[in-house]
Amino acid sequence: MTPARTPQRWVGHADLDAFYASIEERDRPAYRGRPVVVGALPGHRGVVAAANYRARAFGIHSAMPIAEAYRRCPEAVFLRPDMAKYVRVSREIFRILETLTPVVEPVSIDEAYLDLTGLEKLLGPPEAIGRQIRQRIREVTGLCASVGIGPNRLIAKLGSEHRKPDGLTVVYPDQVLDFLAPMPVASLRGLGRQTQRIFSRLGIRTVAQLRAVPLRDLEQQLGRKAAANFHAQAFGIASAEVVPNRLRKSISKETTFDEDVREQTTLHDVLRGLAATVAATARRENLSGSLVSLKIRFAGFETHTRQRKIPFPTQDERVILREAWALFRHGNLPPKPVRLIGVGIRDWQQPEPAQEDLFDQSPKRARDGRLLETLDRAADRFGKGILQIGCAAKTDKLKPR
DNA sequence: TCTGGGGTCCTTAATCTA
DNA sequence: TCTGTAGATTAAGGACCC
Repeated sequence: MTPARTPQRWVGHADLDAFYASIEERDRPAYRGRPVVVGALPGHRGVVAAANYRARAFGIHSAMPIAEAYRRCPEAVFLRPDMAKYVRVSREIFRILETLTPVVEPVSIDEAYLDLTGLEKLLGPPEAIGRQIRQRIREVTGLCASVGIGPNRLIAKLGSEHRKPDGLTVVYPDQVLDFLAPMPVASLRGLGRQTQRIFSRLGIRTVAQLRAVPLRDLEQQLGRKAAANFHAQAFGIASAEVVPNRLRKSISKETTFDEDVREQTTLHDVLRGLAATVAATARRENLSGSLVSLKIRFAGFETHTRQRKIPFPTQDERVILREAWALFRHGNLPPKPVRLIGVGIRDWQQPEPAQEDLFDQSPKRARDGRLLETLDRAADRFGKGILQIGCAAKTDKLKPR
């Protein structure tokens, strides 16, 4: 009997180059050839969201404080982001990607994974597929994308980063180890400043060096989970699964004040606005959260979060505001001026029933939050209309309001 | 230099429950 | 009924990503 052969998996990763800055350059010919920085405006608190390659030549990069970017290049064009426009362009790009494969997983506004498995028969070898992706995006939007193609997500992502901007890299399975070997360990996914510090203490700079370290030794330094993760990555082992339509896990909104705020009325007013935005997003996406969280940052970047489980999931700004304010007032926070305030919801469940007050809200029930049992009990007490809600909730068939 | 905003995932500790 | 314990849940914070 011939052993069953699984087809070669091909994952693509497409990444638009300096997305926000490139769109502004495209739309305003006067900016072409000039350093363009999108983010906060000089003189305000904030960082760089995107910088074109002309600006990067001055050492400006994303997440850099705007004051530092200005110091490095005062003659650059500084712009506030126009998110509505970027979203429109992003939609166009995703439509293009979906004409090539139905399995497209958005990572962010300007980045996506694509399952390209089995497309060779239709579109040719991986190199040809990559060329088509870039060509179509350029024809339709006038923007440059970098594309990486490999046997899994990790290699595809590192491939798109490999030749930027405007590059294409295809890595075949038998090339994976050589492709990774000379890369700095910082290229691996999820390896940030803290982990890098540990690696440099151990004298590990490249992926090849990491590969030579026994897993056991890594575990002692990083813990089991992280060690296994980076060890696997060093050998090019990663998931090849591309998941379209991932459900988001939280909705939040936060804001940083230009100057730290002490007045409770101001904080409450701002919180009301943030809660309203979160609630509006939740309603638009038919999501109701049963966990409300508050984020507070004080001077000196001292950040605290507080969260609270509520007995019924909500998408109502009044409930979100009430809970967030209670967390602020009774969350044992230091009485200092506030730099940033934010609010969010998560833990999706079926929406809050209109007859909230009909339900058992004893402290115990509130604490363990067994919604379904509560719904069933309410059904017993209040008849058929609510009975249907209870049953539907149980089988996940209740349409969110 | 002085650090946004919107997310995800992980770890740890405390608390609850069977 | 009390006690000890393991596992689940909740809460807070940190690291990381784009």
